[in-house]
Amino acid sequence: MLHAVAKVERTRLSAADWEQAALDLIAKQGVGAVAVEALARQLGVTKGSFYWHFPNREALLKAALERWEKQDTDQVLGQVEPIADPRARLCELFRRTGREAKSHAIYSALLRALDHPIVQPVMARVSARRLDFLTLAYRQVGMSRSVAAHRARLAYAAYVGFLQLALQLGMPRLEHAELEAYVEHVIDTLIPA
Amino acid sequence: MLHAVAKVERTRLSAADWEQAALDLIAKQGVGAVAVEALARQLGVTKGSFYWHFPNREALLKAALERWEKQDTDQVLGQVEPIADPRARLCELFRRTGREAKSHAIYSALLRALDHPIVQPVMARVSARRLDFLTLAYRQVGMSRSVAAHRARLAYAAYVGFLQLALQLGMPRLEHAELEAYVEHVIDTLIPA
DNA sequence: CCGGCACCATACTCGGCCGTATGGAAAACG
DNA sequence: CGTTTTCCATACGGCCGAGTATGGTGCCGG
Repeated sequence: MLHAVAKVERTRLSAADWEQAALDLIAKQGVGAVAVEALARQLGVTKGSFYWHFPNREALLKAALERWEKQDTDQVLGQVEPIADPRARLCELFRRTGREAKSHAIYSALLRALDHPIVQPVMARVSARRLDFLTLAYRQVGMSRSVAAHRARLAYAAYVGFLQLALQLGMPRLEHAELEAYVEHVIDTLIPA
Repeated sequence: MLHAVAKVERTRLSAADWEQAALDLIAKQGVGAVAVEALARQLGVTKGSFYWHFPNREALLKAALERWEKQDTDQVLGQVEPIADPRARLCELFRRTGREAKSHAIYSALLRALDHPIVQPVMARVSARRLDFLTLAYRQVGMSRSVAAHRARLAYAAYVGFLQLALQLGMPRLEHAELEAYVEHVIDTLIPA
């Protein structure tokens, strides 16, 4: 009963199907778990299929991460970017990440694979974009250039650490009420009144 | 020129030597890189030596982590615990971690292996202790129980995220001056005036 | 209806790393 | 000084996962 996850829809596969399956696996079991034969079983096919679409395992990883980077860039940040007031924009960003923490599983998994030569540059770009986003918002609420940069770093580090502790460790079982209270505390602390 | 790191001191080895070598390797290349044959090469011996001291690879990991947990518990926190004033204690803790960030390489590596069944309980204990330490200090500066708990969580998450970004990613090349300015900003933000 | 292309199965090889078996050298010991 | 214990080398068996080779099946244009 371990296999046959989605053996319905027995149509032919495309490269995109493999990439998406790889991303799903990354979210659940990390980058190291992306094995060709395991993916093939999950998709109801064999390795023979894989090596028609991709030359090797690294090519799949590269393609999957490219796909993720695209659909992630305008995912989280794009949702809150239209908010004009920078303070409200930050608040909304924090609340969303707290509420939909589980959807950051891929980001968290990639964070734990920063030593991988393929993952590293992708995460460097994504992190830089998010840091820039935060820095801009903090500047718009009146902070100086250096203070805004530091506060953005702090907020981003808190986000990264929160993901690690909440998703990997159980983070002393925080229920919804407790979590929301925590998020509000973060907002009070990291967003100037 | 990749091997023969410390082939001097050609005396017999003890289990402790293997544990220490494992910790060094964890710090540099992560938990996944702890392979017995690789360690043997680094120590200038062969596998035959290893399997005399340990029954298998997991036993080494377990012993190494026990050793680390012991020498870590009274390492960072023990140094600043005697400081009576809670505010000064927190400041000193933050400054030390910022200054000696590189010595947290093992902690950072273990953080990236939280899925490993042997690593997980160790990190759960260590994290709980550190969180308790922070929570107590925040309570002593006058915070309520819940606020102190939340602030401790935030500070600890910021610490965890900082390690990931600074050690794994290059964290946009922060030099000493920039880093100290960042630490001071963190102190101003996370420690109540 | 047929040749060709897209997609997939099957059956291998190969290298890496774990663990085992066994013999040898070096120290410790009586 | 011989024996026992401790530590290590060498050699081997086996698993697992990547990658290759090759043949098979459905679909599609002509």
